Amino acid sequence: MQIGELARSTGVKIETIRYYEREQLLPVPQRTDGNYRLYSPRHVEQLRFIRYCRSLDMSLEEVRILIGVLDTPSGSCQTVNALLDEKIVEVDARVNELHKLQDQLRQLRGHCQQPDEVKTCGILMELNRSAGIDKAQI
Amino acid sequence: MQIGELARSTGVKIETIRYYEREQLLPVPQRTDGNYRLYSPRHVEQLRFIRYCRSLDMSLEEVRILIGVLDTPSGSCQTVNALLDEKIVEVDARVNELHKLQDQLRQLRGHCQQPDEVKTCGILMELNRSAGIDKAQI
DNA sequence: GAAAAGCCTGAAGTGGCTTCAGGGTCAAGG
DNA sequence: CCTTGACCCTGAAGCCACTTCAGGCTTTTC
Ligand SMILES: [Zn+2]
Ligand SMILES: [Zn+2]
Ligand SMILES: [Zn+2]
Ligand SMILES: [Zn+2]
Repeated sequence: MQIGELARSTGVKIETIRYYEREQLLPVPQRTDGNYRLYSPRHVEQLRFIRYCRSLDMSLEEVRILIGVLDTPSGSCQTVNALLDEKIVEVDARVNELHKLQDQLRQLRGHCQQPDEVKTCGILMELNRSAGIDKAQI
Repeated sequence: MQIGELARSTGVKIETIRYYEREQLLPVPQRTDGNYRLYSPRHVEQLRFIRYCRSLDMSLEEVRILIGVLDTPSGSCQTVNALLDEKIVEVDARVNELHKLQDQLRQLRGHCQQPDEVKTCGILMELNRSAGIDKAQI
């Protein structure tokens, strides 16, 4: 299986696959006489694993760690648990931030119902006012 | 006021301030004889404006647009409204994604209560299983 | 007069890719 | 046999919003 087919069958761009190889996330594949990469089912599996971890918001460094753990099957899975716990805390925090942001954005948007002149626009006035308040708080 | 004081009074790193100047988000300041930058209250205001917009998740390009709008006070504020509406949609979408992610992470974490061997860890088994399912779905 | 604190510049590094420039390889069609 | 087109290769640069680094100048303080 060459790179194009791997790309099609996983939905990962060819350049990304080559990038993962450079980053040592995918094992170096065999080559044909014409220097084309040749992938095995094991590569397909590992690539899917990487993408699934990425979809869970893990960094490539974290994925690298998980792959390392998988390669020592008799070790403990404590690293994995810690990594997930940390990730959960991170995501929760980010969600809280974004909820606040949603409130702020909607409130700000409410300051201008229909477009008016820049100099009297409630949004712009509010943006400047809020920047000033932040100043007072610091 | 020189750069260190501006940095302290706004909580923005010196390097970031210089970066904003290079990116033309802050007007070029005066210089002392010793070539030190000298800032006016107007700079303070604009820097705060930038940071407040950034805290609302706007890109520097969007901030640049807003600053441009502010500089033409007789124009319409339609750009501002459109920008905010788009931002609200973006943030809502991101929040929905993260909520799904929270569910997935917690469910995954539930697959390993106390650390065991890598080869029997429910989390790792689940990670591999889910990556495989994604495969079947594509 | 020397150390410390503050400032300067230009370049490179970060993450996770994407894009680009400039090629080589291989199967099918004329 | 040759050309077209699909496919593949490499190394380098670009993206964003900064941060870090290397190496040096200015000003203040003891
Ligand atoms: Zn308005
Ligand atoms: Zn208000
Ligand atoms: Zn486990
Ligand atoms: Zn499950």
